[in-house]
Amino acid sequence: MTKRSVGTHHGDLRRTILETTLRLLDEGHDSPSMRRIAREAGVSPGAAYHHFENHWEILRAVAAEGFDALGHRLAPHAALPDARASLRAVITHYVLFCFEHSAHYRTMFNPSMGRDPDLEARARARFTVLVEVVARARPDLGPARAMAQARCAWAMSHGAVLLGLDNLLVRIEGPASPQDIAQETAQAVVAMVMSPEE
Amino acid sequence: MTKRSVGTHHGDLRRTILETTLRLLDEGHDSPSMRRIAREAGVSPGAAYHHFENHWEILRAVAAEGFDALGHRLAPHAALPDARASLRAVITHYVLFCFEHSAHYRTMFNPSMGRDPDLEARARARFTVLVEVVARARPDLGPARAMAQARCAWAMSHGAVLLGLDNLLVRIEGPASPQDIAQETAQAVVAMVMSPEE
DNA sequence: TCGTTCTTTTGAACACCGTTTAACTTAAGC
DNA sequence: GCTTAAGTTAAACGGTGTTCAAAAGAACGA
Repeated sequence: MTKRSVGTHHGDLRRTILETTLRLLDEGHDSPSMRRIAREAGVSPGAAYHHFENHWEILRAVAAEGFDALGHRLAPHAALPDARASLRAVITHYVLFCFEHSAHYRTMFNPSMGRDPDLEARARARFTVLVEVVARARPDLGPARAMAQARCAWAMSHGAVLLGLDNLLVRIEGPASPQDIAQETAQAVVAMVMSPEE
Repeated sequence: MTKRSVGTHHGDLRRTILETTLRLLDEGHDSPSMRRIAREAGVSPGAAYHHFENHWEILRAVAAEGFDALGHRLAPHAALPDARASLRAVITHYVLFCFEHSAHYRTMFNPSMGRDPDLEARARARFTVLVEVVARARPDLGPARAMAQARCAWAMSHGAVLLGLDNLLVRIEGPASPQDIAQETAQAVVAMVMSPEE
């Protein structure tokens, strides 16, 4: 056989591990353990250490792919001709994406992961999209103010997602669907961004 | 001796464990382990199980005290005569409190803790304070709209704190102090709440 | 085809974790 | 002083992340 496979495992174990991890996340397990991932990939725990420095490097790599997926989800909405509608759509779909991939999202923002330039670059790229939409909706604002508004918009979206995922909104006020939260958040962001400076 | 102490441990072990946990949190360890808490309290791991059902019940109890401390911090600012200044002050000090007790704050919102009616009641009490300040700043709003605005204000504060604690704002845009974040967030919340309905 | 070499994988080990259990110690009440 | 109940301990179970010597496999030259 001309396969480039090595060891007893057939194929690219690094890729297999990443896909296994992603599958476990999508199945609801947040932060699946090293041993669990290896077991699920049909391989001994030690094998994974030939492809990743440690447990968190796996999760960092998966988190990076999460930022890419988020980018693909937001891109069409960031390109809408009407700036205000674009801002609303970006926030709405940001929130919806996070609810649809909750465990993956939690991984992307898990503070236990060490710093990773690659990961931070991707997060920054997503943030830049938001800054540009805000700047388009408020051409009167300077770059610093536009960034500040984008920062607050991100904080509000991030906070709404986490409060929603933790069911805190539900526990405190009764039922709230992802759609409700997405819509309310998007509306509030638009109101905030569009409100005149004091 | 007339002490009501029992076993080899002198005094109220339940109280000692809670204070030890709080100390570890304040020292920066987030989610300290059962064994670590017991070791630090000078007691065997099993002893703690006579006072708490499991690991999370300890953290839930400590989290509850965190909500109380947050309430004490916010109360004076929620009572300012000028509603707008009151709203700004409440948000500002919410954010500052969270940065000052970051590990404790993370514990309060740790999704791994199971549901706890007592804990949820305290969280709801803090949220009610915010709703009232918003309602005072916008007397023209109905209760439902005031609650929606408070929800968004909370989301924004919560999100800003978490992005700040995780250093994501710093990594993406350069230095940002807790004071900066608190001020920017408070300003944005006021702008959002005060912006006229569409 | 046989060795050699390099990579990949394994399995055992270490120290930690949450939790349970039986046994032991201590305090309180009669 | 004895009984009873509460508090505590030490050992154990299965789980975790991680390391490491040894084994297994692929690649390649002779």
